[in-house]
Amino acid sequence: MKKTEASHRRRKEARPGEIIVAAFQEFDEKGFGQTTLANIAARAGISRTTIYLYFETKEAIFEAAIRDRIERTIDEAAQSVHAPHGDFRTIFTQVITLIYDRLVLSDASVILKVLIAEGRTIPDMVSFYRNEILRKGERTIEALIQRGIATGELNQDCADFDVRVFVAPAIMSAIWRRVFDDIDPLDVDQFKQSHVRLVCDALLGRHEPA
Amino acid sequence: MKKTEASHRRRKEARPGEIIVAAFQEFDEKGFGQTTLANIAARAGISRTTIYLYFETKEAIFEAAIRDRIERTIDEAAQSVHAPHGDFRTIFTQVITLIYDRLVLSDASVILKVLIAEGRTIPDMVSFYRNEILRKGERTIEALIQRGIATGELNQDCADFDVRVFVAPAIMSAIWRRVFDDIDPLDVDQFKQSHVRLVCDALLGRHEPA
DNA sequence: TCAATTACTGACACATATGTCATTAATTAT
DNA sequence: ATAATTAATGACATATGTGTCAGTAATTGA
Repeated sequence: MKKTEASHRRRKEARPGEIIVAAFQEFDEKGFGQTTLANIAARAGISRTTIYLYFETKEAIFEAAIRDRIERTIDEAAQSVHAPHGDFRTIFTQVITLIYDRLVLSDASVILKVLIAEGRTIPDMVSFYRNEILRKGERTIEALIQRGIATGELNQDCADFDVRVFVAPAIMSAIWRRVFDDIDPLDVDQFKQSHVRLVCDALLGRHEPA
Repeated sequence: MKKTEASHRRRKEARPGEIIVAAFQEFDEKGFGQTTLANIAARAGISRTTIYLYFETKEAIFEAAIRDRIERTIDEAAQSVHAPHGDFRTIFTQVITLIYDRLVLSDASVILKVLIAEGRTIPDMVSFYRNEILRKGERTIEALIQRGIATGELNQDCADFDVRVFVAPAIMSAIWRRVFDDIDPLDVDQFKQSHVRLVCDALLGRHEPA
């Protein structure tokens, strides 16, 4: 009467994805160094050695997990970006909201966490993340500033800022949630409002021109 | 003619400090999980088993290293804080400069890095850091804002901000330097200027009142 | 100078993780 | 049905790290 054990099924196509998901969760909880293939296998519900059928090494899994997540984030972000219209504050709020949704509030921040932790040992991944994710975010903000200057909403000297200060609170809150949230939860929505207000007040002036 | 091997000397008092320094460097390079007692011992120029004479476990070393560094940072910071006088921008610049000197430009940011990486496994250290370091920074900024409101330099609604946004760029740059500096060095001084200007412009208004 | 003390070390036993390989068993084709 | 294939596994060999302990050697005191 007993059916075949589900755990012994052969599912060649599904395995890599399952392994990546399991690995991602393990990396989140334990970090790269502390994660073992046995942990990943147990979580994925397969034997440890099965992993070797799909990945060469632990590093390869890590790389695949990161690439997978990064690509997903980029795709999702690409879908969300509309042709921007509206004043600076409106568009900036949209962009920042996107960042909070895709980074701070999602588990994509695990990537950031792991890169911070193990960056020295995986410089290629660090470069990849810096170029594919962070750089794109910076470019978006830069373009937004330029647009604001062009329309006259922003003063010329707004271009003098290092654009990273405009995103820094989002980065910090992403990390905060991963590190301190258990002992001191962050109200993300309220923090985001402070963030937007800080930047807009600084760039537009406190008493907005008519 | 040959003197006694320096590596075999008995120096009970100096050892713990040497071990802590060596461990700190290893944690920086490899993270907590990847650091082995053998690595620490080699760097400290002693035998691995000697470590057991002074520390119970690797965690104990880490804790000692963190406490040591945190206490040093607090002491140094306490010395540097003078009775504040001057306008908001002046004092704020002083405080931010202190943070950059003690966190961003020093190797104290290694602590932050390790906490981000291994926080889940050492919640006590996370609480300690959050309460002893971060909280104190927040209090300082809060007091500064209140003072500004009292003197009339700042508008009442400046108190509505989550104070962490005022420090976020410093936190981000501390991490940046640990992760991305090899491929994309950060000009800390320039970034700090952007930071100060962002906050002051937002709080004081762009066109400063006389 | 020689014994007592103890910081320090190397060798050992144990534990855990990695990677390989022959075997088992689910699937597919004939 | 039954053979061929190949996904999946358990057992094995290797490597690395931890912690203990008896012995060594530097220091101290009589």
